[in-house]
Amino acid sequence: MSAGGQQGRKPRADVQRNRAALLEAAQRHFLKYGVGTSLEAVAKEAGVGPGTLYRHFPTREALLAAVLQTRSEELVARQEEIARLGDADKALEQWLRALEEYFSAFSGLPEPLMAAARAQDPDNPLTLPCDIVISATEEYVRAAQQTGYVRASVQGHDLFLAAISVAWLKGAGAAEEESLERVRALIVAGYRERNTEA
Amino acid sequence: MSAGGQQGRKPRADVQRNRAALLEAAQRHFLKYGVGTSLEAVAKEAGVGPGTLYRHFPTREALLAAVLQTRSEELVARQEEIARLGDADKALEQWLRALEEYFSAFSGLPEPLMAAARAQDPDNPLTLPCDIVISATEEYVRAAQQTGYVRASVQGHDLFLAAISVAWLKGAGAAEEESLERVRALIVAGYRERNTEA
DNA sequence: GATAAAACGGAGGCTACCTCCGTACTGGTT
DNA sequence: AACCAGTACGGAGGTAGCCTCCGTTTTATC
Repeated sequence: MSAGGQQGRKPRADVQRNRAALLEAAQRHFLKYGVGTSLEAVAKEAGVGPGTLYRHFPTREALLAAVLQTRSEELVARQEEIARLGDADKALEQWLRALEEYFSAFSGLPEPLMAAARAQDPDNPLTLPCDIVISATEEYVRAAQQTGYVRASVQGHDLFLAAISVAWLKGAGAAEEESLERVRALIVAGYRERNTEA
Repeated sequence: MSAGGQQGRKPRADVQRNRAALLEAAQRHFLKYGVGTSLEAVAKEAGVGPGTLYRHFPTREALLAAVLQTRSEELVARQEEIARLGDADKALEQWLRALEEYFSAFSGLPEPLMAAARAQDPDNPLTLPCDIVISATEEYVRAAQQTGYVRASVQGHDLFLAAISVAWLKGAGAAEEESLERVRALIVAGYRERNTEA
């Protein structure tokens, strides 16, 4: 009993199998068809009935949050990498990139994330990851402001919004990469302090 | 026969009646429930069957484009108002505001607009309005660049993307007005030439 | 009025959502 | 090894929305 869990029963084998199969199928479908994909199709591909899917993940958001877990871990790994940069300006820029990639993991992801960020509903499993990345962004902004790279009027939350917007643009299949790059540059130019030629 | 039309038959009275009723009902529903509202509900409210709705407007986009017509006219009116400003910098800023309002007419409107802007499908009735506003934006940007207010690397299309993004944020119910205002300021600061203290 | 063209509308086939409950499986116990 | 209680399964089924097809009704014209 190395795992010092708090529930008495050991989790059943079929539960774990089904959960894993569901997560894998869901990831495939989210990648291929976006977050709006048919959950029935996911269940079928995982080889389970719809009832099983909904028992494991009562809402689409719950499934999404579970699938997103892996990506969240990647994001944390990136943070450590970014920390090694030292430069607060570069760090913020890198972080915004990382955020944008995270938000672009699946087409249509920004919508439910925004909904969660706004509603602050503790039952929504996407609320927590949202709050975490917003807080992290605030940290990066504060650090960059202290070194004078970022204007004082800029808030972390604003850059969170900016990043998720760009992710939305990307996912909306809207623009070519060149356009997106120019929009990103626009944002960077927007939050930077004017006398950054130092 | 003041109307010098080219078709022999006079348009039927019921056609005009139904079309008007559909447009009115659709506008109400789009305003209340966003662009994803149930078209069957719209038809029912207009007092017609689903078949009639789909004959008049074969796709959701067609209905949307027709309802949007009124707003487009408002936008044109704004353009004349803006032209009277004279100042290219102010004009661009005002234009971007007007654009954003236009894109925010209904919740969920940015998605189909983006889809149309990207696909350039001539069958999509939203493609034309999109192209028009993009062209107009390019004009404003060019004028502001000539007076030295806007950086040369900025393109009209980028600011179109920026405006539609902010509209998306707004429609996603995401942020309070204060946050949005800061994001707008970020964008303005982003496209402005640095030495704008002149 | 009569007539032919045009438009109507709702039934119906489809897909997806989500729930409920009889059945089957699993892990612990004897 | 067999049992048993608890747990999980899965699919049938009710709901909703999409869109189409075609028999019926309305309309403009003659």
